[in-house]
Amino acid sequence: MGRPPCCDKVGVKKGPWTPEEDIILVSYIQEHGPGNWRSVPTNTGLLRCSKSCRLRWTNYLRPGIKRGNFTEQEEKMIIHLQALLGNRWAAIASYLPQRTDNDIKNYWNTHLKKKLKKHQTGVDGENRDGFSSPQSVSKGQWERRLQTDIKMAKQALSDALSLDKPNSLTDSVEFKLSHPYLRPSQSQSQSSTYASSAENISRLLQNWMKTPSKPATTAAAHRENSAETMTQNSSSSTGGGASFAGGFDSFFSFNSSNSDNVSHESVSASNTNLTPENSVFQDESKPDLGDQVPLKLIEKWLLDDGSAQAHEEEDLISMSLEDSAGLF
DNA sequence: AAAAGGAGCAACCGCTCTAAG
DNA sequence: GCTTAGAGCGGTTGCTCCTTT
Repeated sequence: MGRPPCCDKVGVKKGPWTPEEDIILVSYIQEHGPGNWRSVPTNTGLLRCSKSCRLRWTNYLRPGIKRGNFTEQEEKMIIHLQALLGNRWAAIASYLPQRTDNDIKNYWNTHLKKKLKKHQTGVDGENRDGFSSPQSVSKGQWERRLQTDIKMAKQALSDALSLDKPNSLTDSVEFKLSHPYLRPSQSQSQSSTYASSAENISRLLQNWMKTPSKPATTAAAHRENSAETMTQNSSSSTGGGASFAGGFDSFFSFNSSNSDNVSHESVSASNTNLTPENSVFQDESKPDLGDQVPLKLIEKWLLDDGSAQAHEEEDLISMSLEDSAGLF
């Protein structure tokens, strides 16, 4: 009964992944698609735990991941969402399709927390860098706003869960369009995106082999390069044009025909073109949206903000918080 | 120039929930 | 219905690089 035992802990390698391991993993996934992680170490010969493989793929090797250089708008978005959702990084990450929860979490802990703290202890009133945060209001006010947001979230949840509602949350066109994961899939671009990542890792290894000294540091450096190159290639190879790096343009302009860029995780119902490459993405798991409580409200809120961002950059957070406070 | 401390980040740990057998 | 692996998630650790002294 039950499933066979998981990967035995004996002889499992830990620590940073080498480019070779990355290549092996990517090659395997390219052939078999993600999922069935338990079989990955066995079939690939990787001395890694299945969980480690999954994590490596999810956080770093998966195509379409953007690394480093968070834009100011991304920062705002994260702060915004963090204020509302708390440390639910996966939920936050679902609104930043090219960012992983781990990345966002790290960025929050290393940059944004400090930034907020700095602002908190800094000048009162509005911030010049468009970085509105709790410090812009008194602590009491901020807490009240937070409470309000929580109330909103709860209200949205009960609304969403209401069976009497004619159309469920996830059925709403608005939701599907606005949520990156639910946009229509673009199989071809996905395929090419994936291929590009494999190619880049391959290139990566070639470079690495040219300079075999200092394996550890080189590997780390290559990881960086890999990620960057992969990102570049994936954005270019998808032909999406609207790069995420350009702000939230692509994110918010979901009606654009260019919305194919990062939708490799889309929950497409289409089962056509189920080549291994395509299945890589169609099978790929994605954050569970079901438990993202205030989705509809947040979607609207964020989208409103998104358009607001397009017009004016500053004081977004406090604005929306003001607005939301006004609802109650 | 070297040591110390801090920052940044990749990876791991441990927990929970879900689904397979 | 029970057991256990898979998967997801948030918190934490530890390594590497950079900056400061």
